[in-house]
Amino acid sequence: MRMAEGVEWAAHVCLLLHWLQEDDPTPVPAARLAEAYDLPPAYLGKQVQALTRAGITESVPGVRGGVRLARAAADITLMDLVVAIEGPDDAFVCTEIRQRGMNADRPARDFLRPCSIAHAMRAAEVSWRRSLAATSLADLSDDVEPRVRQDARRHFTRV
Amino acid sequence: MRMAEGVEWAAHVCLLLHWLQEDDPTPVPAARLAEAYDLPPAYLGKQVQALTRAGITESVPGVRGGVRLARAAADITLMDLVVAIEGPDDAFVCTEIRQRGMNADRPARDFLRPCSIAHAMRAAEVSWRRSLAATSLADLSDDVEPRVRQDARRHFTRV
DNA sequence: GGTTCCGTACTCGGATAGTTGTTGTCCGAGTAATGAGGG
DNA sequence: CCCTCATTACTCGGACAACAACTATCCGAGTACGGAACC
Repeated sequence: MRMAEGVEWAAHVCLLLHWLQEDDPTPVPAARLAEAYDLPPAYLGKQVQALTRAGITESVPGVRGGVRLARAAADITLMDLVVAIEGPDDAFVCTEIRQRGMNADRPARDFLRPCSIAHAMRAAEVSWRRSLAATSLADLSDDVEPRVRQDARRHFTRV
Repeated sequence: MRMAEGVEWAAHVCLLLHWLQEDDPTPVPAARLAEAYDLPPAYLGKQVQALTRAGITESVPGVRGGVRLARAAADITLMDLVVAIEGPDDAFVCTEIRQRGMNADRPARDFLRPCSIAHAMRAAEVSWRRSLAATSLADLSDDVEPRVRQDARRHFTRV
């Protein structure tokens, strides 16, 4: 059970977009973002497409086009990013094996209540999701050294 | 990011072993466990091997051999099962892309503090792990209808 | 009758293919800037 | 000098391979039981 690497990329890229937009709302090409963190340009573009489909970013076509955050950094949570890249499905999926094999002939009446294992797994995932939903891009940005943010802006305005 | 199906199998199988051992400590062959829930016998055997390596179950070779829980059900948590099957690694792995690309020439001094994204992801996973570690097999067993438990025992003593 | 030994059947264990999902790449559709030409 | 328009370069977007991990299976090593032979 390993999370897709695109989640990490999306998070860093969205943070970077947030920094760049604090004083310049012009969109940034995905290829430029990839170059900033030495990532495969085409593949990062695919991830950015997923972010756009999820409404986290909005893409501007054309010669001076690119991508930018669709809403304020305080309104974008890590949960949003994970759902955009990984999809909304839970990690643990209950296949109801308790109703198979020796219990195949048992009436469905005995399985009205959800599987206790699935219930516990779901509770744990809800805890995980709550933690992610409580962390916004703005929160993350506050924990990054100001020098790094400033130099990132400088890097993009310079070129 | 989908969890391996073996986790579900391991949980159900361990619960079943717990029920069977409440009045009979003789080991149960893995093939019998697979038949109980209509699972692929060979593949379930592989998962049981992982449980044994993790010290959750102990296997008895020989003609009347099989597998049984290595310790009390109250001392086996869902976290133990997940670690045994999926491995101990976190789902999110930080590859430190913040130090690459435009920040490649930055002194390591600026990256002493952990990446804020990785930090938030880790906090969420810790929350998930705590929830799993707080749930033991005994807790799960209490939420299963007594009829199901009793019939499971009956199914195995009858054959 | 008790004991020893051997054969056997059954168990786990690791090594071996098949399939799905993630990673990585490429080329085409669409759009806005840009320059030239005309009014 | 200003407006119109065609060209052009650049962007995103979805379709196309390569790789890894999970899923599934098989056969071999090891062990305890069971019976037969022997004392």
